[in-house]
Amino acid sequence: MSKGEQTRDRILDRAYRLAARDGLEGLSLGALATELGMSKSGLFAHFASKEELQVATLESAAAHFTHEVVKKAFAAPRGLPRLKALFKAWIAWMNDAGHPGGCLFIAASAELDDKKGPARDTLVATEKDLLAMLAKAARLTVEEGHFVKTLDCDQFAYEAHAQILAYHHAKRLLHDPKAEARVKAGFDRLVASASHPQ
Amino acid sequence: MSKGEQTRDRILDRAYRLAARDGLEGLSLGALATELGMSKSGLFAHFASKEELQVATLESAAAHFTHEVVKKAFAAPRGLPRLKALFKAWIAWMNDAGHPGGCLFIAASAELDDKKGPARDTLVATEKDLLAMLAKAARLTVEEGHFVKTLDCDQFAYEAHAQILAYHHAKRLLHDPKAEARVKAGFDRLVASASHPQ
DNA sequence: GAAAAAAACGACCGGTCGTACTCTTTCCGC
DNA sequence: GCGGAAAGAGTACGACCGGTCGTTTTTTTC
Repeated sequence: MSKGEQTRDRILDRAYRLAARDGLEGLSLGALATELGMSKSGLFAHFASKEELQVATLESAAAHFTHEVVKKAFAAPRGLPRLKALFKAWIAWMNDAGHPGGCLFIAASAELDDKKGPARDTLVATEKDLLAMLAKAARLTVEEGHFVKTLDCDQFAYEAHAQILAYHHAKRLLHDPKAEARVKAGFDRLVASASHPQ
Repeated sequence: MSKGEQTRDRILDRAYRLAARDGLEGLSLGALATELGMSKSGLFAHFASKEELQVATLESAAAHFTHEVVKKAFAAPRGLPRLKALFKAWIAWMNDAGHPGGCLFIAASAELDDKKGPARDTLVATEKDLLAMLAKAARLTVEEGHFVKTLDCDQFAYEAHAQILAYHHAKRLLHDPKAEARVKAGFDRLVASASHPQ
């Protein structure tokens, strides 16, 4: 890996943390450069525009998420075990001290929902992929016989994601000490209702 | 109502819409003044600082929500009818064309979760009140005999709120045409599991 | 209707933003 | 180890930011 690529990765890593805290718009080139110990112009040489930096940050974060959460969960056997592993890894990822600003995607979702442009497009594509992945995992669980055959897998994915959103809210904004217990109870309830007919 | 109070209300109304779209930080005094057809300094005379404007905007929005959603729902008889009315009014409020930028509280939740200061404090207090109100409504539903006695009302409130968050995400970011059907299904599932033992 | 008070104005402050240049240093294949 | 390429520094820019100022206009009060 060349020096430039190294630097670019270093920038994106920092950019992720800064953007998760201050938002993609609040991410300033000057502040980012200072944190990295380099000049604003030196940093800027790696990206054509701030918008491109935002897109690259989102893509880099998505790649990390896939690598650290999805791939690890896919080591578990398909069906309910994998689904549970996925959920557990996801929660762990959100609790990770390496992501002190919380989940960038959730922050960006609220920030970009009224905007236009490539950053929003990238985010939407990422989130749709995520929900599709969840729905697929649910479908495999149905096929394994752990969930009822009549399950609406897209609805399951939607509601599993709802649990993630609520956990983020309870933990990061409200600092609710029971947040983790709540999200586990919510997920268990979701799994239970998908496991039994009606 | 004096002229000043009228103007202040007009400002807060616009500020709400602008902040829901661009965030509380993205709300700029200049842009707000231009939209209102007044000078920046004339606008600023009503508030000691931008931070105070943010707090006032949040408080004003909370008052509107209480008036338009909570009070209307409380016209329904206590118990399940009121809970359903509350949820319906809430969804209607989020769909309201008067709030084109989506829910300010959800946007602010993601924006302020890592910050400090009175704006965050105000938001946290508002959200806690909201969850407490939901939990109380659930408790009344238990007392009316519509929900099982063993129901964890705080957990119910948490999950009802999760549905709201997921709806906002699906509708505003993903533009999912099935968003409304999903949130209704999710809420029905929640009500069903609170209605039957186990 | 005049005096007092409130409201709104326009100009301006220092600072930061994203971005565009040029110039210097560092890297790396030959 | 040299020379071109890549990486980064330095500087400057125009625009906009939140905020302050003294002044002017409008509203309220007596």
